[in-house]
Amino acid sequence: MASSATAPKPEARGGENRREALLDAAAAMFAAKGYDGTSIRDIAGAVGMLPGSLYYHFKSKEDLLIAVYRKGVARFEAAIDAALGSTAGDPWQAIEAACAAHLSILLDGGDYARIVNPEFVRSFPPEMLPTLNAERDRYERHFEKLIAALPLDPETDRWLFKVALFGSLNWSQTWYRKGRYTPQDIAAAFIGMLRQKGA
Amino acid sequence: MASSATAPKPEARGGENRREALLDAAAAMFAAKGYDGTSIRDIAGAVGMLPGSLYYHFKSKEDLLIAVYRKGVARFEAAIDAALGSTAGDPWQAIEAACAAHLSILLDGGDYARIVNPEFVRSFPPEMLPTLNAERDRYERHFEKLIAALPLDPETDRWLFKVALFGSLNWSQTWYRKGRYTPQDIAAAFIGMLRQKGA
DNA sequence: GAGGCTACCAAACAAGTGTTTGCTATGGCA
DNA sequence: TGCCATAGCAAACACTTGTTTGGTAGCCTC
Repeated sequence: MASSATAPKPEARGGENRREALLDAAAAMFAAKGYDGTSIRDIAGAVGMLPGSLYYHFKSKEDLLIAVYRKGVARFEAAIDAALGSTAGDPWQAIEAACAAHLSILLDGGDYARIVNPEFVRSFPPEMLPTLNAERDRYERHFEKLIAALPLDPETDRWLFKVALFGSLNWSQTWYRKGRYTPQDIAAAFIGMLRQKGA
Repeated sequence: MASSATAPKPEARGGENRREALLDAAAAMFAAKGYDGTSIRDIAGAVGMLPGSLYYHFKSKEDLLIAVYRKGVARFEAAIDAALGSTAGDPWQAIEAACAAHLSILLDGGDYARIVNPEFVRSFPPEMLPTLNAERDRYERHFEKLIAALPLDPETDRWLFKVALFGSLNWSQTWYRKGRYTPQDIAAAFIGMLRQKGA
């Protein structure tokens, strides 16, 4: 998916930068005013372009949204990959590091991160939900593996553990304001609450 | 639909019922397709009315949304009031009961409940957010009182405890499907995970 | 039985929407 | 030099949106 399927790219002037600029503008405006609340004219205007010109880079508004969404998911995956590369053996430390990485993108990761929130996704055209959700499910599997490694009580439902943790994490978008807590603080506090004695 | 254009309507009159019907239709369509995704024509049509006629009952689309939202919050408050009226002294039991009540509305409470979700609210016209959030803050205060009564470790941040719990609860809207777990199951599991030994 | 109120219809309005089309300035390459 | 893809402009198209306006059928009261 990384390189567009069309041509061997001679890469003339303006180049890939304009496309990226459109993506950034779209992410910012989607995050601020929602998908429906943002018009093609808004996005194109933000980069000094006319509405019709945007259709040279993206074949539809939905296409643009998918591109933004993919870039959002990719940020989460990059962050968690980096965090897990440097953790030692302790599974509680590993999941706390993953949570901190997740939160750092979610809370300080800019506009792309907001787009990935499933409740935000609900406002998108319904026919694109399967595409977007598949993307996100793949990401969540990282956490499932980390949770599988935790030494929990046998009667603890690990799937409910996952959704509880994810809920706490993702909900932070609702209340987080810069300054009081860092993503690390929050991750440590949440994992501390869920951590069972004797483990 | 139905008998449309110029036919005389013998008993279409419904007094307050018509307003309620509009509220129900709006709640259903807002929940299904979002605020922007739902048009006045959709809502009016769903109760066999013409778009202009809706303006007899509500002075604007935003006015209609606020009415739906108020009704949604009221459902949560009624449920939690009922649940707390019948709990004994134990603070862990009390908060579990409140969570179960919250979840029962959130998950089985129909269309009104979806509207109250803050991430859903983000798609609304920004100038109405203060009005709506004030309504919701009042509701959350019930939970703050319940958490204040819990015998937690002294170093546990009770505010973070609240947002962690709320996150877990409200996130369930994302994954819940009827059948596997009941709201009571989920509440018991979540509180069980957060409950600290020795209390 | 005249007036007024309720609840709605019928039709339009102005503005905004995503998208399409035809055209053009630019620069790399043979 | 001529060719051709790139990147974008300019203007329209077809449609949907929330909302307003003027009218009116049925009921209630005086």
